[in-house]
Amino acid sequence: MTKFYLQEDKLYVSVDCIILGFKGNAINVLIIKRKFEPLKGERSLMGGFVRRNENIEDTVSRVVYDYTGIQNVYMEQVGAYGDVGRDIGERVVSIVYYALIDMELFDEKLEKENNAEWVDINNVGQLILDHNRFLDDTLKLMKRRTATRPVGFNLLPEKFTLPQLQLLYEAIYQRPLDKRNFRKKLFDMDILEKLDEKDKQLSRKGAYYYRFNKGKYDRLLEDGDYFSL
Amino acid sequence: MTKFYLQEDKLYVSVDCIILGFKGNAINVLIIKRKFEPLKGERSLMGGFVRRNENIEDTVSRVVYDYTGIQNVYMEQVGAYGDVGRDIGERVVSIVYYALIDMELFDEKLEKENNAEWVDINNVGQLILDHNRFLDDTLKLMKRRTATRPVGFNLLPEKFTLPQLQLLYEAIYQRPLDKRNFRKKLFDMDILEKLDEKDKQLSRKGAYYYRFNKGKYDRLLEDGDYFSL
DNA sequence: GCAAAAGTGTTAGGTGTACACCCATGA
DNA sequence: TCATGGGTGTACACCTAACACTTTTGC
Repeated sequence: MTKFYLQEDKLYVSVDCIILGFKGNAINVLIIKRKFEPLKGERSLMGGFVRRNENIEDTVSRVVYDYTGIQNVYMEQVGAYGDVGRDIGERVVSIVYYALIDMELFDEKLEKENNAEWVDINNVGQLILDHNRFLDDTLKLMKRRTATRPVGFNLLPEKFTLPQLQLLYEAIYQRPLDKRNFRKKLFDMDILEKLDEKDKQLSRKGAYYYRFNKGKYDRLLEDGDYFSL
Repeated sequence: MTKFYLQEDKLYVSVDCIILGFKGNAINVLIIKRKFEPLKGERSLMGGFVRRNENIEDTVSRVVYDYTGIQNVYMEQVGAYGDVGRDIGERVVSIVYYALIDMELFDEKLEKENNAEWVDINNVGQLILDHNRFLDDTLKLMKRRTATRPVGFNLLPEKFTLPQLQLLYEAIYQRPLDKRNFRKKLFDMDILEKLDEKDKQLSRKGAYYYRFNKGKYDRLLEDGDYFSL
Protein backbone atom coordinates (compact mmCIF):
# COMPACT_ATOMS: atom_id res chain seq x y z
CA MET A 1 0.00 0.00 0.00
CA THR A 2 1.34 3.41 -0.93
CA LYS A 3 2.04 5.80 1.90
CA PHE A 4 0.46 9.18 1.35
CA TYR A 5 -0.27 10.38 4.84
CA LEU A 6 3.03 9.79 6.59
CA GLN A 7 3.23 13.21 8.12
CA GLU A 8 -0.15 12.90 9.87
CA ASP A 9 -0.80 11.70 13.42
CA LYS A 10 -2.22 8.29 14.18
CA LEU A 11 -4.51 7.68 17.13
CA TYR A 12 -5.83 4.75 19.08
CA VAL A 13 -9.35 3.90 17.99
CA SER A 14 -11.56 1.80 20.22
CA VAL A 15 -15.17 0.73 20.31
CA ASP A 16 -17.32 0.76 23.41
CA CYS A 17 -20.38 -1.45 23.39
CA ILE A 18 -23.62 -0.98 25.19
CA ILE A 19 -25.20 -4.38 25.29
CA LEU A 20 -28.89 -4.23 26.06
CA GLY A 21 -31.27 -7.02 26.99
CA PHE A 22 -34.83 -7.27 28.25
CA LYS A 23 -35.79 -9.37 31.24
CA GLY A 24 -38.91 -9.36 33.39
CA ASN A 25 -40.11 -5.83 32.80
CA ALA A 26 -36.86 -3.92 32.65
CA ILE A 27 -34.24 -3.22 30.06
CA ASN A 28 -30.83 -4.19 31.33
CA VAL A 29 -27.34 -3.23 30.32
CA LEU A 30 -24.26 -5.36 30.74
CA ILE A 31 -21.58 -3.77 32.90
CA ILE A 32 -18.16 -5.12 33.86
CA LYS A 33 -15.50 -4.44 36.40
CA ARG A 34 -12.50 -3.47 34.33
CA LYS A 35 -9.66 -6.00 34.34
CA PHE A 36 -6.73 -3.85 33.32
CA GLU A 37 -5.10 -0.55 34.06
CA PRO A 38 -5.88 2.26 34.07
CA LEU A 39 -8.94 2.22 36.34
CA LYS A 40 -8.71 -1.50 37.00
CA GLY A 41 -11.67 -2.73 39.02
CA GLU A 42 -13.94 0.18 38.18
CA ARG A 43 -17.34 -0.25 36.55
CA SER A 44 -17.18 0.11 32.81
CA LEU A 45 -18.72 -0.67 29.48
CA MET A 46 -17.16 -3.36 27.33
CA GLY A 47 -14.62 -2.10 24.87
CA GLY A 48 -11.89 -3.15 22.51
CA PHE A 49 -9.34 -1.55 20.26
CA VAL A 50 -9.91 -1.49 16.53
CA ARG A 51 -7.15 -3.44 14.84
CA ARG A 52 -5.39 -2.32 11.72
CA ASN A 53 -7.07 -4.91 9.54
CA GLU A 54 -10.43 -5.09 11.21
CA ASN A 55 -13.62 -3.28 10.23
CA ILE A 56 -15.14 -1.32 13.07
CA GLU A 57 -18.29 -3.40 13.16
CA ASP A 58 -16.16 -6.52 13.31
CA THR A 59 -14.53 -5.14 16.42
CA VAL A 60 -17.98 -4.64 17.89
CA SER A 61 -19.02 -8.17 16.96
CA ARG A 62 -15.89 -9.52 18.53
CA VAL A 63 -16.48 -7.66 21.78
CA VAL A 64 -20.16 -8.59 21.92
CA TYR A 65 -19.30 -12.22 21.27
CA ASP A 66 -16.61 -12.24 23.93
CA TYR A 67 -19.00 -10.98 26.57
CA THR A 68 -22.25 -12.70 25.59
CA GLY A 69 -21.41 -15.68 23.41
CA ILE A 70 -23.87 -14.37 20.82
CA GLN A 71 -23.21 -13.67 17.14
CA ASN A 72 -25.05 -11.69 14.48
CA VAL A 73 -26.65 -9.24 16.84
CA TYR A 74 -28.51 -6.12 15.86
CA MET A 75 -26.22 -3.15 16.36
CA GLU A 76 -26.21 0.55 15.65
CA GLN A 77 -23.56 3.20 15.92
CA VAL A 78 -24.19 5.92 18.47
CA GLY A 79 -21.26 8.12 17.57
CA ALA A 80 -17.58 8.84 17.84
CA TYR A 81 -16.19 10.47 20.97
CA GLY A 82 -12.69 11.74 20.75
CA ASP A 83 -11.94 14.72 22.95
CA VAL A 84 -8.28 14.95 23.81
CA GLY A 85 -8.69 14.26 27.50
CA ARG A 86 -11.50 11.72 27.44
CA ASP A 87 -9.37 8.68 28.27
CA ILE A 88 -6.94 9.18 31.11
CA GLY A 89 -4.55 6.59 29.70
CA GLU A 90 -3.88 8.00 26.23
CA ARG A 91 -5.60 9.79 23.43
CA VAL A 92 -8.26 7.33 22.34
CA VAL A 93 -11.08 7.97 19.91
CA SER A 94 -13.95 5.78 20.98
CA ILE A 95 -16.71 4.73 18.64
CA VAL A 96 -19.80 3.79 20.57
CA TYR A 97 -22.30 1.15 19.49
CA TYR A 98 -25.26 -0.39 21.17
CA ALA A 99 -26.39 -3.95 20.57
CA LEU A 100 -29.79 -5.48 21.23
CA ILE A 101 -29.70 -9.09 22.31
CA ASP A 102 -32.12 -11.80 23.31
CA MET A 103 -31.14 -12.49 26.90
CA GLU A 104 -32.26 -16.09 26.59
CA LEU A 105 -29.26 -16.66 24.34
CA PHE A 106 -26.83 -15.09 26.80
CA ASP A 107 -24.12 -17.45 27.95
CA GLU A 108 -24.34 -17.13 31.72
CA LYS A 109 -20.94 -18.71 32.27
CA LEU A 110 -19.45 -15.53 30.87
CA GLU A 111 -21.08 -13.45 33.58
CA LYS A 112 -18.72 -14.57 36.32
CA GLU A 113 -15.80 -15.11 33.99
CA ASN A 114 -15.87 -11.46 32.97
CA ASN A 115 -16.90 -9.91 36.25
CA ALA A 116 -20.02 -8.82 34.42
CA GLU A 117 -23.51 -8.08 35.63
CA TRP A 118 -26.79 -7.02 34.13
CA VAL A 119 -28.20 -3.87 35.63
CA ASP A 120 -31.49 -2.09 35.09
CA ILE A 121 -30.87 0.87 32.77
CA ASN A 122 -32.62 3.14 35.25
CA ASN A 123 -30.28 2.12 37.98
CA VAL A 124 -26.80 2.16 36.53
CA GLY A 125 -24.37 3.76 38.94
CA GLN A 126 -21.23 5.63 38.11
CA LEU A 127 -19.11 4.31 35.28
CA ILE A 128 -15.56 5.19 34.33
CA LEU A 129 -14.53 8.08 32.09
CA ASP A 130 -17.36 9.32 29.88
CA HIS A 131 -19.19 5.99 29.82
CA ASN A 132 -22.24 7.43 31.56
CA ARG A 133 -22.53 9.90 28.75
CA PHE A 134 -22.23 7.08 26.21
CA LEU A 135 -25.05 5.30 27.97
CA ASP A 136 -27.28 8.36 28.15
CA ASP A 137 -26.78 9.13 24.48
CA THR A 138 -27.39 5.49 23.62
CA LEU A 139 -30.64 5.28 25.54
CA LYS A 140 -31.99 8.38 23.86
CA LEU A 141 -31.10 6.99 20.47
CA MET A 142 -32.34 3.49 21.22
CA LYS A 143 -35.68 4.83 22.43
CA ARG A 144 -36.12 6.92 19.33
CA ARG A 145 -35.12 4.00 17.10
CA THR A 146 -37.35 1.41 18.73
CA ALA A 147 -40.18 3.93 18.59
CA THR A 148 -39.82 4.46 14.85
CA ARG A 149 -38.41 1.23 13.48
CA PRO A 150 -39.33 -2.36 14.18
CA VAL A 151 -36.08 -3.24 15.90
CA GLY A 152 -37.27 -3.73 19.47
CA PHE A 153 -38.02 -7.33 18.54
CA ASN A 154 -34.32 -8.03 18.72
CA LEU A 155 -34.69 -7.85 22.50
CA LEU A 156 -37.19 -10.71 22.53
CA PRO A 157 -36.94 -14.41 21.77
CA GLU A 158 -38.10 -15.53 18.37
CA LYS A 159 -41.48 -16.50 19.80
CA PHE A 160 -43.05 -14.01 22.15
CA THR A 161 -46.47 -13.07 23.45
CA LEU A 162 -48.27 -9.77 23.10
CA PRO A 163 -48.18 -9.06 26.85
CA GLN A 164 -44.41 -9.54 26.68
CA LEU A 165 -44.10 -7.20 23.74
CA GLN A 166 -46.19 -4.63 25.52
CA LEU A 167 -44.06 -4.86 28.66
CA LEU A 168 -41.04 -4.26 26.49
CA TYR A 169 -42.49 -1.11 24.96
CA GLU A 170 -43.63 0.08 28.36
CA ALA A 171 -40.05 -0.29 29.53
CA ILE A 172 -38.82 1.64 26.50
CA TYR A 173 -41.31 4.48 26.82
CA GLN A 174 -41.29 4.34 30.57
CA ARG A 175 -45.04 4.69 30.77
CA PRO A 176 -47.99 2.32 30.72
CA LEU A 177 -49.62 1.68 27.38
CA ASP A 178 -53.24 0.94 26.64
CA LYS A 179 -53.59 -2.72 25.77
CA ARG A 180 -56.26 -2.26 23.11
CA ASN A 181 -54.60 0.64 21.37
CA PHE A 182 -51.29 -1.17 21.42
CA ARG A 183 -52.76 -4.23 19.77
CA LYS A 184 -54.78 -2.23 17.29
CA LYS A 185 -51.66 -0.52 15.97
CA LEU A 186 -49.76 -3.78 15.83
CA PHE A 187 -52.45 -5.59 13.89
CA ASP A 188 -52.88 -2.68 11.51
CA MET A 189 -49.20 -2.94 10.63
CA ASP A 190 -49.61 -6.61 9.94
CA ILE A 191 -46.06 -7.58 10.83
CA LEU A 192 -46.89 -10.38 13.25
CA GLU A 193 -47.59 -14.00 12.60
CA LYS A 194 -49.80 -15.72 15.14
CA LEU A 195 -48.74 -19.22 16.19
CA ASP A 196 -50.97 -21.99 17.47
CA GLU A 197 -48.94 -22.37 20.63
CA LYS A 198 -49.60 -20.64 23.91
CA ASP A 199 -47.32 -19.52 26.70
CA LYS A 200 -48.86 -20.60 29.98
CA GLN A 201 -46.11 -19.49 32.33
CA LEU A 202 -47.74 -16.25 33.32
CA SER A 203 -51.43 -17.03 33.27
CA ARG A 204 -53.88 -19.89 33.46
CA LYS A 205 -55.48 -18.91 30.19
CA GLY A 206 -52.20 -18.64 28.35
CA ALA A 207 -51.14 -16.08 25.77
CA TYR A 208 -50.59 -16.90 22.13
CA TYR A 209 -47.09 -16.81 20.79
CA TYR A 210 -46.31 -14.57 17.84
CA ARG A 211 -43.42 -14.32 15.45
CA PHE A 212 -42.44 -11.70 12.89
CA ASN A 213 -43.66 -11.66 9.40
CA LYS A 214 -40.19 -11.17 7.95
CA GLY A 215 -41.46 -9.87 4.62
CA LYS A 216 -43.41 -6.96 6.02
CA TYR A 217 -40.67 -6.32 8.53
CA ASP A 218 -38.10 -5.82 5.80
CA ARG A 219 -40.30 -3.48 3.87
CA LEU A 220 -40.78 -1.39 6.98
CA LEU A 221 -37.03 -1.19 7.42
CA GLU A 222 -36.36 0.19 3.99
CA ASP A 223 -36.80 3.87 4.63
CA GLY A 224 -39.00 6.44 6.25
CA ASP A 225 -40.06 6.30 9.84
CA TYR A 226 -43.37 4.55 9.51
CA PHE A 227 -43.28 2.28 12.49
CA SER A 228 -44.73 3.54 15.73
CA LEU A 229 -46.16 1.78 18.75
CA MET B 1 1.36 10.53 30.08
CA THR B 2 1.61 6.89 31.07
CA LYS B 3 1.61 4.39 28.25
CA PHE B 4 -0.93 1.63 28.75
CA TYR B 5 -1.95 0.66 25.28
CA LEU B 6 1.40 0.23 23.55
CA GLN B 7 0.57 -3.11 22.03
CA GLU B 8 -2.51 -1.78 20.23
CA ASP B 9 -2.70 -0.45 16.68
CA LYS B 10 -3.01 3.22 15.89
CA LEU B 11 -4.95 4.50 12.91
CA TYR B 12 -5.31 7.68 10.93
CA VAL B 13 -8.42 9.55 11.98
CA SER B 14 -9.86 12.21 9.72
CA VAL B 15 -12.95 14.31 9.56
CA ASP B 16 -14.98 14.92 6.44
CA CYS B 17 -17.21 17.95 6.41
CA ILE B 18 -20.42 18.46 4.56
CA ILE B 19 -20.90 22.18 4.42
CA LEU B 20 -24.45 23.14 3.59
CA GLY B 21 -25.86 26.50 2.64
CA PHE B 22 -29.14 27.82 1.30
CA LYS B 23 -29.37 30.10 -1.71
CA GLY B 24 -32.31 31.00 -3.90
CA ASN B 25 -34.51 28.02 -3.38
CA ALA B 26 -32.01 25.21 -3.16
CA ILE B 27 -29.77 23.77 -0.52
CA ASN B 28 -26.20 23.67 -1.71
CA VAL B 29 -23.19 21.72 -0.65
CA LEU B 30 -19.61 22.82 -1.01
CA ILE B 31 -17.47 20.51 -3.12
CA ILE B 32 -13.81 20.77 -4.03
CA LYS B 33 -11.43 19.33 -6.53
CA ARG B 34 -8.88 17.51 -4.41
CA LYS B 35 -5.43 19.06 -4.36
CA PHE B 36 -3.28 16.14 -3.30
CA GLU B 37 -2.72 12.49 -4.02
CA PRO B 38 -4.32 10.05 -4.04
CA LEU B 39 -7.18 11.01 -6.35
CA LYS B 40 -5.85 14.49 -7.00
CA GLY B 41 -8.28 16.56 -9.06
CA GLU B 42 -11.32 14.43 -8.27
CA ARG B 43 -14.46 15.88 -6.70
CA SER B 44 -14.47 15.50 -2.97
CA LEU B 45 -15.77 16.70 0.35
CA MET B 46 -13.50 18.80 2.53
CA GLY B 47 -11.51 16.84 5.03
CA GLY B 48 -8.65 17.03 7.44
CA PHE B 49 -6.73 14.74 9.72
CA VAL B 50 -7.36 14.86 13.45
CA ARG B 51 -4.17 15.90 15.18
CA ARG B 52 -2.89 14.30 18.34
CA ASN B 53 -3.75 17.30 20.49
CA GLU B 54 -6.88 18.46 18.77
CA ASN B 55 -10.48 17.68 19.68
CA ILE B 56 -12.45 16.27 16.81
CA GLU B 57 -14.84 19.20 16.69
CA ASP B 58 -11.87 21.53 16.57
CA THR B 59 -10.66 19.72 13.48
CA VAL B 60 -14.08 20.28 11.96
CA SER B 61 -14.04 23.96 12.89
CA ARG B 62 -10.61 24.30 11.37
CA VAL B 63 -11.67 22.70 8.10
CA VAL B 64 -14.89 24.69 7.91
CA TYR B 65 -12.99 27.91 8.59
CA ASP B 66 -10.37 27.10 5.97
CA TYR B 67 -12.98 26.63 3.29
CA THR B 68 -15.58 29.23 4.22
CA GLY B 69 -13.92 31.83 6.43
CA ILE B 70 -16.71 31.32 8.98
CA GLN B 71 -16.36 30.45 12.65
CA ASN B 72 -18.76 29.13 15.27
CA VAL B 73 -20.97 27.26 12.87
CA TYR B 74 -23.71 24.85 13.79
CA MET B 75 -22.41 21.32 13.34
CA GLU B 76 -23.53 17.80 14.05
CA GLN B 77 -21.79 14.48 13.80
CA VAL B 78 -23.17 12.07 11.23
CA GLY B 79 -21.06 9.08 12.19
CA ALA B 80 -17.76 7.30 11.97
CA TYR B 81 -16.86 5.33 8.86
CA GLY B 82 -13.91 3.05 9.15
CA ASP B 83 -14.06 -0.01 6.96
CA VAL B 84 -10.62 -1.33 6.14
CA GLY B 85 -10.72 -0.55 2.45
CA ARG B 86 -12.64 2.71 2.45
CA ASP B 87 -9.68 4.97 1.69
CA ILE B 88 -7.45 3.76 -1.11
CA GLY B 89 -4.41 5.51 0.35
CA GLU B 90 -4.27 3.99 3.82
CA ARG B 91 -6.53 2.79 6.58
CA VAL B 92 -8.33 5.94 7.64
CA VAL B 93 -11.26 6.18 10.02
CA SER B 94 -13.32 9.14 8.91
CA ILE B 95 -15.68 10.96 11.21
CA VAL B 96 -18.31 12.78 9.23
CA TYR B 97 -19.92 16.05 10.27
CA TYR B 98 -22.24 18.40 8.55
CA ALA B 99 -22.26 22.13 9.14
CA LEU B 100 -25.02 24.61 8.41
CA ILE B 101 -23.83 28.03 7.34
CA ASP B 102 -25.29 31.34 6.30
CA MET B 103 -24.09 31.71 2.72
CA GLU B 104 -24.09 35.48 3.05
CA LEU B 105 -21.09 35.12 5.35
CA PHE B 106 -19.20 32.90 2.93
CA ASP B 107 -15.90 34.33 1.85
CA GLU B 108 -16.10 34.09 -1.92
CA LYS B 109 -12.39 34.58 -2.42
CA LEU B 110 -11.95 31.09 -1.00
CA GLU B 111 -14.06 29.61 -3.74
CA LYS B 112 -11.43 29.96 -6.45
CA GLU B 113 -8.53 29.60 -4.07
CA ASN B 114 -9.71 26.15 -3.06
CA ASN B 115 -11.11 24.97 -6.36
CA ALA B 116 -14.44 24.87 -4.60
CA GLU B 117 -17.98 25.18 -5.85
CA TRP B 118 -21.44 25.17 -4.43
CA VAL B 119 -23.72 22.56 -5.96
CA ASP B 120 -27.39 21.85 -5.49
CA ILE B 121 -27.74 18.86 -3.18
CA ASN B 122 -30.03 17.21 -5.69
CA ASN B 123 -27.44 17.47 -8.37
CA VAL B 124 -24.17 16.40 -6.87
CA GLY B 125 -22.29 14.13 -9.21
CA GLN B 126 -19.89 11.42 -8.35
CA LEU B 127 -17.52 12.06 -5.47
CA ILE B 128 -14.42 10.16 -4.46
CA LEU B 129 -14.33 7.12 -2.21
CA ASP B 130 -17.44 6.78 -0.06
CA HIS B 131 -18.19 10.50 -0.03
CA ASN B 132 -21.50 10.03 -1.83
CA ARG B 133 -22.57 7.77 0.98
CA PHE B 134 -21.50 10.37 3.52
CA LEU B 135 -23.61 12.90 1.73
CA ASP B 136 -26.65 10.64 1.50
CA ASP B 137 -26.48 9.77 5.18
CA THR B 138 -26.00 13.43 6.03
CA LEU B 139 -28.98 14.59 4.05
CA LYS B 140 -31.24 12.04 5.70
CA LEU B 141 -30.03 13.12 9.11
CA MET B 142 -30.16 16.82 8.35
CA LYS B 143 -33.71 16.55 7.06
CA ARG B 144 -34.83 14.69 10.15
CA ARG B 145 -33.05 17.16 12.39
CA THR B 146 -34.35 20.30 10.74
CA ALA B 147 -37.81 18.76 10.81
CA THR B 148 -37.70 18.16 14.55
CA ARG B 149 -35.42 20.83 15.94
CA PRO B 150 -35.21 24.53 15.24
CA VAL B 151 -31.80 24.38 13.60
CA GLY B 152 -32.70 25.20 10.01
CA PHE B 153 -32.37 28.86 10.94
CA ASN B 154 -28.62 28.43 10.83
CA LEU B 155 -28.95 28.34 7.07
CA LEU B 156 -30.47 31.82 6.97
CA PRO B 157 -29.14 35.28 7.73
CA GLU B 158 -29.97 36.69 11.13
CA LYS B 159 -32.87 38.62 9.63
CA PHE B 160 -35.07 36.71 7.22
CA THR B 161 -38.57 36.83 5.83
CA LEU B 162 -41.29 34.24 6.12
CA PRO B 163 -41.35 33.52 2.39
CA GLN B 164 -37.59 32.84 2.64
CA LEU B 165 -38.09 30.54 5.59
CA GLN B 166 -40.82 28.70 3.75
CA LEU B 167 -38.65 28.27 0.67
CA LEU B 168 -35.99 26.80 2.92
CA TYR B 169 -38.35 24.24 4.39
CA GLU B 170 -39.72 23.43 0.97
CA ALA B 171 -36.17 22.70 -0.12
CA ILE B 172 -35.66 20.51 2.93
CA TYR B 173 -38.88 18.55 2.56
CA GLN B 174 -38.74 18.66 -1.22
CA ARG B 175 -42.41 19.45 -1.49
CA PRO B 176 -44.50 22.59 -1.51
CA LEU B 177 -45.93 23.71 1.80
CA ASP B 178 -49.18 25.51 2.46
CA LYS B 179 -48.43 29.11 3.32
CA ARG B 180 -51.18 29.50 5.89
CA ASN B 181 -50.52 26.23 7.69
CA PHE B 182 -46.83 26.97 7.72
CA ARG B 183 -47.31 30.35 9.32
CA LYS B 184 -49.90 29.11 11.77
CA LYS B 185 -47.50 26.53 13.16
CA LEU B 186 -44.68 29.03 13.35
CA PHE B 187 -46.74 31.60 15.22
CA ASP B 188 -48.08 28.95 17.58
CA MET B 189 -44.52 28.09 18.55
CA ASP B 190 -43.83 31.72 19.25
CA ILE B 191 -40.13 31.55 18.43
CA LEU B 192 -40.00 34.46 16.01
CA GLU B 193 -39.63 38.12 16.65
CA LYS B 194 -41.15 40.43 14.06
CA LEU B 195 -39.08 43.44 13.05
CA ASP B 196 -40.34 46.75 11.71
CA GLU B 197 -38.24 46.47 8.60
CA LYS B 198 -39.31 45.00 5.29
CA ASP B 199 -37.41 43.23 2.56
CA LYS B 200 -38.49 44.67 -0.77
CA GLN B 201 -36.15 42.77 -3.04
CA LEU B 202 -38.61 40.12 -4.03
CA SER B 203 -41.90 41.96 -4.12
CA ARG B 204 -43.37 45.41 -4.36
CA LYS B 205 -45.30 44.98 -1.18
CA GLY B 206 -42.31 43.79 0.78
CA ALA B 207 -42.10 41.06 3.41
CA TYR B 208 -41.41 41.74 7.06
CA TYR B 209 -38.13 40.61 8.47
CA TYR B 210 -38.12 38.27 11.43
CA ARG B 211 -35.50 37.18 13.91
CA PHE B 212 -35.40 34.40 16.49
CA ASN B 213 -36.65 34.71 19.94
CA LYS B 214 -33.53 33.18 21.44
CA GLY B 215 -35.19 32.33 24.74
CA LYS B 216 -37.93 30.17 23.30
CA TYR B 217 -35.45 28.71 20.87
CA ASP B 218 -33.22 27.50 23.66
CA ARG B 219 -36.08 25.93 25.53
CA LEU B 220 -37.10 24.08 22.39
CA LEU B 221 -33.58 22.75 22.04
CA GLU B 222 -33.46 21.23 25.50
CA ASP B 223 -35.01 17.86 24.86
CA GLY B 224 -37.80 16.03 23.16
CA ASP B 225 -38.68 16.46 19.53
CA TYR B 226 -41.29 19.16 19.80
CA PHE B 227 -40.43 21.27 16.83
CA SER B 228 -42.13 20.51 13.55
CA LEU B 229 -42.90 22.60 10.50
C1' DG C 1 -54.78 50.51 -12.72
C1' DC C 2 -52.47 46.41 -12.86
C1' DA C 3 -49.17 42.90 -11.97
C1' DA C 4 -46.88 40.35 -8.36
C1' DA C 5 -46.00 38.73 -4.06
C1' DA C 6 -47.56 39.15 1.05
C1' DG C 7 -50.68 38.29 4.26
C1' DT C 8 -54.87 36.19 6.65
C1' DG C 9 -59.43 31.84 8.91
C1' DT C 10 -62.36 28.11 8.49
C1' DT C 11 -63.82 23.37 7.80
C1' DA C 12 -63.61 18.31 7.16
C1' DG C 13 -61.37 14.13 7.77
C1' DG C 14 -58.31 11.25 9.97
C1' DT C 15 -55.46 9.85 13.78
C1' DG C 16 -54.64 9.12 18.58
C1' DT C 17 -56.52 8.36 23.12
C1' DA C 18 -59.50 7.07 26.70
C1' DC C 19 -62.28 3.64 28.50
C1' DA C 20 -64.95 -1.51 30.58
C1' DC C 21 -66.30 -5.97 30.06
C1' DC C 22 -66.18 -11.05 28.85
C1' DC C 23 -63.19 -15.26 28.27
C1' DA C 24 -60.38 -19.28 29.30
C1' DT C 25 -58.10 -21.92 32.54
C1' DG C 26 -55.95 -24.22 36.73
C1' DA C 27 -56.25 -24.65 41.33
C1' DT D 1 -66.30 -21.45 41.66
C1' DC D 2 -63.16 -18.15 41.80
C1' DA D 3 -59.04 -15.70 41.00
C1' DT D 4 -55.87 -14.32 37.40
C1' DG D 5 -54.28 -12.55 33.36
C1' DG D 6 -55.77 -12.61 28.09
C1' DG D 7 -58.43 -10.83 24.76
C1' DT D 8 -61.75 -7.53 22.30
C1' DG D 9 -64.71 -2.41 20.12
C1' DT D 10 -66.44 2.28 20.43
C1' DA D 11 -66.80 7.39 21.12
C1' DC D 12 -64.67 11.75 21.54
C1' DA D 13 -60.99 15.17 21.09
C1' DC D 14 -57.40 16.93 18.78
C1' DC D 15 -54.48 17.79 15.09
C1' DT D 16 -53.46 17.95 10.16
C1' DA D 17 -54.47 19.25 5.64
C1' DA D 18 -57.12 21.49 2.19
C1' DC D 19 -58.71 25.62 0.42
C1' DA D 20 -59.52 31.53 -1.81
C1' DC D 21 -59.52 36.10 -1.31
C1' DT D 22 -57.73 40.80 0.12
C1' DT D 23 -53.77 43.98 0.70
C1' DT D 24 -49.81 46.66 -0.57
C1' DT D 25 -46.89 48.78 -3.63
C1' DG D 26 -43.91 50.02 -7.82
C1' DC D 27 -44.26 50.62 -12.38
